Amino acid sequence: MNPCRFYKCLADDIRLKSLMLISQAGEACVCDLMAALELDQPKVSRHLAELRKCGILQDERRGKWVFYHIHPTLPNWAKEVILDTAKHNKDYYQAALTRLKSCQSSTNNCC
Amino acid sequence: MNPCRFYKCLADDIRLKSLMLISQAGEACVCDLMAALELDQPKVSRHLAELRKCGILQDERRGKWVFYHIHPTLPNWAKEVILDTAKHNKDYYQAALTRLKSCQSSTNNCC
DNA sequence: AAAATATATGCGAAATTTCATATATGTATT
DNA sequence: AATACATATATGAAATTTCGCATATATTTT
Repeated sequence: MNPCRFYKCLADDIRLKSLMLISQAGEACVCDLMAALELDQPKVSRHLAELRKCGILQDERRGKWVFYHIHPTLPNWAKEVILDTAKHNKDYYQAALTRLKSCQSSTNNCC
Repeated sequence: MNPCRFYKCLADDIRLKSLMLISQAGEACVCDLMAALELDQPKVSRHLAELRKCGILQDERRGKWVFYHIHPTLPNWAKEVILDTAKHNKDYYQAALTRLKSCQSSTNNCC
């Protein structure tokens, strides 16, 4: 994982926020992220694809849905950067995380 | 320090390598970085200015030279991200660091 | 198999970033 | 005060990234 390419991937509000949410929730599907970030589908999907192509995220289809999680073979230093950033910048994604958890609760399905 | 702005600053080869070098050497002046990175003066200066305006680096003039170091008030999480990246990606900047140290040694002044 | 749902991608336009070059500023030396 | 040296910045061009919209693909439901 080239560090410059890694940081280019983090250097976008939608991608960074998606990463923060996924790192906190463990995983998330596209439609839940759409609701959490209040963005349209192609936008979220294309940014997730970039994180996937870079090796930061791994996707996993379950029925109609595609779930994204941190790629298991991502180098530890990179995983720690993501977790540390999330730990110390809760304000940055707090509101979105609340919406995400509401979607992920079985009582309030978003898609 | 907004995390997205922080990562936008790291998301460039020249800026990231400069940061790695400065984090390892403690400080560096513009002309030493020019030699270490093998780049022209305006290029290095402009990228350092961006890191300074973002609050990542602090500059300190000493005579004709301007030295850059990690900004003392940079949040700890950001400092740790920089140090962790440097610690686990030596290959990325090793050659440049060797050139930098050669410049900084009193026997081989570069500017 | 047709319709509905969830996700991915192609493509040209718009926005942003980076660059090369020239020039300006600040300091030391003579 | 004139010159040399180190650094900074202005500016328009080139390169890269992001976007909006339309459409394609994959899966489930009817």
